[in-house]
Amino acid sequence: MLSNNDGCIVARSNEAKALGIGMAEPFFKVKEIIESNNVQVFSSNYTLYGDFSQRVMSILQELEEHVECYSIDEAFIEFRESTPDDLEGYARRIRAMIKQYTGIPVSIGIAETKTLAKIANRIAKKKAEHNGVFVINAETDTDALLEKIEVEDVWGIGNKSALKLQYNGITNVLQLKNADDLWIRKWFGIQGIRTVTELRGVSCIALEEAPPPRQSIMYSRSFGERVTSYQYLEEAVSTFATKVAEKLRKYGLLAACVHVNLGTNRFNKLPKYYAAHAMELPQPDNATPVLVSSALEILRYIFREGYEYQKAGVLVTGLSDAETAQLKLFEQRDEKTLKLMDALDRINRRWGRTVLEPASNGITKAWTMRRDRKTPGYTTCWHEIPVVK
DNA sequence: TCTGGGGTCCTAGGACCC
DNA sequence: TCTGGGGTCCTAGGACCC
Repeated sequence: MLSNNDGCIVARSNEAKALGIGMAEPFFKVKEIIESNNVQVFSSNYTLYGDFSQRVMSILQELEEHVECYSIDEAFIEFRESTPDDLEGYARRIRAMIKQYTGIPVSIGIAETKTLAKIANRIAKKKAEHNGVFVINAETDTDALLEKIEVEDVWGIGNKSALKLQYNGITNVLQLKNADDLWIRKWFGIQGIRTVTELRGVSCIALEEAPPPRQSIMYSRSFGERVTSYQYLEEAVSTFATKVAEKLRKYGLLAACVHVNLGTNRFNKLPKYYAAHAMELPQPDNATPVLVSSALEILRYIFREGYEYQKAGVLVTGLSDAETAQLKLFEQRDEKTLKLMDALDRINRRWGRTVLEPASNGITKAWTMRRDRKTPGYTTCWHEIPVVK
């Protein structure tokens, strides 16, 4: 499966992995392998994945009380007083249920801490003999298990940390678990200490059942083709600001600050330019016209003639709850605009996301991203529902 | 020709205050 | 040769996650 704009490989079947197609590899670099082996390639379709994600998550939430929806395809469940006697059997029943209701195969790892559960899950997924479920408990020879896993496979240890660890002779997870606390603190910060402590079976990364309040909302895209004209850039930034405003209203939030960034391609040899600038709004807001006009004002300020632009983005920060927002003394949110935005959202929900949009978004959409091999929105779009003939 | 997007948290360093 | 201490706040950059 490909990233946005059909740029990079972001998910692979086991068969594709076996052909040597790497994670995050640019598509054009492995095109030959793909074509000569008849590998099926799909553009990403996050609306569809989001729909299936919700189906799976709601099954978990119906079964269990303490569920953290961690990402689009992962959840943590904490068994507190409800711990079933036969954990493994219970996990297998959950797995079968999800498969039956959604057709999605999942793997389940169980352990004392999140970090160890991620390791258990990895084993469940990788070793066919476990059939999708693996439990690390008091009877498990955990040390022998950890010794066989490399540090870079631990949740919280990325590229850089793995290199640093390996350089210091720590290559497997058992060594990491037994590493010196002070040394870890010094070189890997408190995140490092948390990871190591969790490996020792002491939980210190809490379950987050209610998602923490958001700090920022961003919409940014690479363009399907290079953009040189100010007009196209303006249309793109206006469209991104529109999306951000929609998201703010969807989550019932106001933004205090708008940021815009734009840049050229980092990889080619053409002249490079990157700029980002932020502006505080007169008062926290989520109305499309306010967001769009501020974003365009920033764009005018940072735009430079003569570059081939490759991407742009709009970011809002200083988010607050729209219901309880602090407005400046004597200031009120404009009733007319509130009603207008409400009508706009209802019409777009009913008739399609871009039925009504600001004129500044333009109609050419020359810059929109490539998605040449999109999976149909089987369950999310009326025109793309599977047809039985 | 072609190299993703959206987040979070932590840290270091600078500016500023008394 | 000399060069306070303690604190806050902000920002940029790094690292990580999926």
